[in-house]
Amino acid sequence: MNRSRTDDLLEIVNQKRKIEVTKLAEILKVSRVTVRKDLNALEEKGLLQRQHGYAIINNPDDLSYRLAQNYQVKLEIAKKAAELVKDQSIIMIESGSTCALLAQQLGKQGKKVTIITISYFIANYVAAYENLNVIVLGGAYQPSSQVVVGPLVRQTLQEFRVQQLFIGTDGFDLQMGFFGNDIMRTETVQSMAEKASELIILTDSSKFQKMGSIRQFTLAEVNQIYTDKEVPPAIKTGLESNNIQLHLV
Amino acid sequence: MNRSRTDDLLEIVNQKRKIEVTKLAEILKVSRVTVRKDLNALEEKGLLQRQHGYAIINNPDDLSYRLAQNYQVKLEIAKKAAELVKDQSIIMIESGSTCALLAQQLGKQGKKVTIITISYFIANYVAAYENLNVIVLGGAYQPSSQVVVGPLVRQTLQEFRVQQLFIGTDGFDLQMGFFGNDIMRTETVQSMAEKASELIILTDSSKFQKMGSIRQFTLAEVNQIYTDKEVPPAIKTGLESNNIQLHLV
DNA sequence: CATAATTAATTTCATATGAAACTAGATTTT
DNA sequence: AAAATCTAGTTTCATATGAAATTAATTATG
Repeated sequence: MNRSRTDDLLEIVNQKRKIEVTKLAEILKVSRVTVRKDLNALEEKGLLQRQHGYAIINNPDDLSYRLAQNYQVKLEIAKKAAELVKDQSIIMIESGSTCALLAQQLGKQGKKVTIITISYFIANYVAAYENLNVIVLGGAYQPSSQVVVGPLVRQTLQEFRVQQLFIGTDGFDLQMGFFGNDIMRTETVQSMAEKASELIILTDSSKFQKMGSIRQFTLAEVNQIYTDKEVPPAIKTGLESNNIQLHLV
Repeated sequence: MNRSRTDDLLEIVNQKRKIEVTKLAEILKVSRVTVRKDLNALEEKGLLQRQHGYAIINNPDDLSYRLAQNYQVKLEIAKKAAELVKDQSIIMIESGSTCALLAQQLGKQGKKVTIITISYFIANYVAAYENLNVIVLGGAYQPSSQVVVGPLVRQTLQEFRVQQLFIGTDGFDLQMGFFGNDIMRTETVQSMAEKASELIILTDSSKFQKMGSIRQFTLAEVNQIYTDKEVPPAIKTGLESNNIQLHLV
């Protein structure tokens, strides 16, 4: 977790949206060649894009963009949550960026897992891992989020019943619980939850400070939460008093 | 139609797999700046990739690669076939590269069409067109072809019934009919055909000279074919004597 | 028909790029 | 502890790149 130069790099690029390689080299006090190498590695991971002379962030309504925000924290959360998934199991994963990293971790760890998801981003993200088997549910395609939603998803879900469902969230309120920002997607995740015994939320702690527009789940519906240590203490106790198992990385 | 420099460019790159921009400029007898502009346009269309100093073809087991083969012919076929699709209709499209171009044409023409498909490639390919509504069926995800296949697809299909199904093909034999090269995909397309009144094949004529390994459809099952003028006359009469409507571009 | 306005390609130029050789520090081997 | 290997970063260099200005060719317009 010790902050690497690459982390700084990503943060600067995210903040500036577009910045010259030369300027980055000045700020970080390394040669341009080194910056270029770092940038190429980050581009490889899909965390930013290159242009002749520049580094630019991904399109903000792209999933890769969200992936680049708090990347290290999300990665740690995903690693921790991956421990929960047994070899040879079948799990459901929703569409969040941390969920994508969870899937990737499972792939890297070589566990044989079947992932049922609504996200084509995730399906592609882990395409390289032979040990993962991905089933994508059917439905209306939302290109911006690369997710399928709507009544057809519910119908496709009929056939399934799993132990664990991993989801992300967009906002939180101690009284009302967790929130989403897209009606279709929120509704779809709720349908998924009906088919899973255990609901596990993966989210960086920033979401606990945000509101959302559509209620996703009440606290009573959530079983476990994986997040980072920055959760406000009041929220922490609130969650725990609702019998939610809290894992902090 | 009249052969443009861009067509030559694409053909050379496809043939050489990887070639220097400088060399391309020499061959085509234009400046390097011009070649670069052309290459950038082709990259934009997904027909090739750029590297510092080079143009390289797409990964051959990628759908974008197939798209780049006989691109102009496929485009003409797609344009012609698009005339068949009525505004406000619901159609099924399989996963071939010409099918992707058909979807794109419908998008460009501004027709309000709902496309039911098994191809995530197509779903993304036409993401920009607001007039198109894409429903992707659910199933096991094949990352190489970016398609869903298997029993779940069949189950998802239960809900649908459409007039037209557009498909591509991998091979042909006058006695046996059309062939595919992937069992899962071929089987899945057959399931789709059960839900459509009319089966329309879009393919460049080269496929008529190829064999395939799994029978896809008999001639009796096919209603219309859109292809180019290079179909061998014997095959042409053979098709027509089977009551198949043949459209040549 | 002439002139203006687009469009297509070229030349020029300052800067970015990847490759390779090099250097200093850290880590492993003996 | 000395030598060998590995790693991260730098310097150097020949070439590629995008931007802008220029020229040539085509199409529109009065």
